[in-house]
Amino acid sequence: MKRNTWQREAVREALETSEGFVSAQALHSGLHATGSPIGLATVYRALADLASEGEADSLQQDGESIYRACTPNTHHHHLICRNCGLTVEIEADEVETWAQKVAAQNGFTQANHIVDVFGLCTSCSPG
Amino acid sequence: MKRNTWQREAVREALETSEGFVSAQALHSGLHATGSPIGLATVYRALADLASEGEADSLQQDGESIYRACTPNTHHHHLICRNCGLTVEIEADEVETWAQKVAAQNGFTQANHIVDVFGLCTSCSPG
DNA sequence: TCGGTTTTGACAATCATTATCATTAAGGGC
DNA sequence: GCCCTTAATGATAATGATTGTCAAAACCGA
Repeated sequence: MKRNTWQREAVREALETSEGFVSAQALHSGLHATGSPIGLATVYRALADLASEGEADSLQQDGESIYRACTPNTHHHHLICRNCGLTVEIEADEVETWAQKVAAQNGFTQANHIVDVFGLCTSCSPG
Repeated sequence: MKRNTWQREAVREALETSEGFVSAQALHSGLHATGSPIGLATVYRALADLASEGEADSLQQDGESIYRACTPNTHHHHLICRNCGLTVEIEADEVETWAQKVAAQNGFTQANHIVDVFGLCTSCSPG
């Protein structure tokens, strides 16, 4: 049975009050800064749980996983600058339905997808 | 000045002949399997160079960076079975135009994209 | 309150990636 | 072709995020 602990709540709350994406390490230091004695491994576990329960989105950047609180209908993708790493969140309803359609047409089930667009942002574009 | 080495060529070629995304580690083992004595660090460097020159796309999954050759005339996407690895190439004109549109709307230039759909193929689907 | 079970947390282990640095070799100039 | 300068290589150590371990602590139904 799943139990409720103050640690899990602390992580959930810290995630919800964070702006944008946060790494597990950052969340852990943040919690420590407020005096919470929560352990690092626990933060990792709590974030993984939240993500698998659909309460958080995760993506990986620069070799670390970053998380964000997720209200069930905020699935989106990213537009990433190849040069400076600037990341813009993009809506992709068109692509969502397309992905499901293509999967279904080929008899695939339980489809998810990777959709990321790379380019050069305004500042990094030549000319 | 930038020099051409057989190592760089080996990595480029290995990447181009790979289906879908490959990790640096996988590419390195693959090269070793064919008898190439190329070093791991060199594979990492070559991949990073290719990516920064726009000859390869990279994304991060499960804590590792994976790469794919990115040349305009072999552009296509994949529908990949998570269980058995079956790969189906898919047309994605809709997505091509969508990606260009989104990039342009955000001031990004030289856009390319990564679009791959993962799921369970007919044989591997439950029920 | 009690007891079985889950969760925690300190620390060790793992694994991809990057840094180090002596050695090798590319490529321009002769 | 032969030097020479210097970038590239590769063996290995270092780094840093994440996961595994396991005894101790906490949760919660009875």
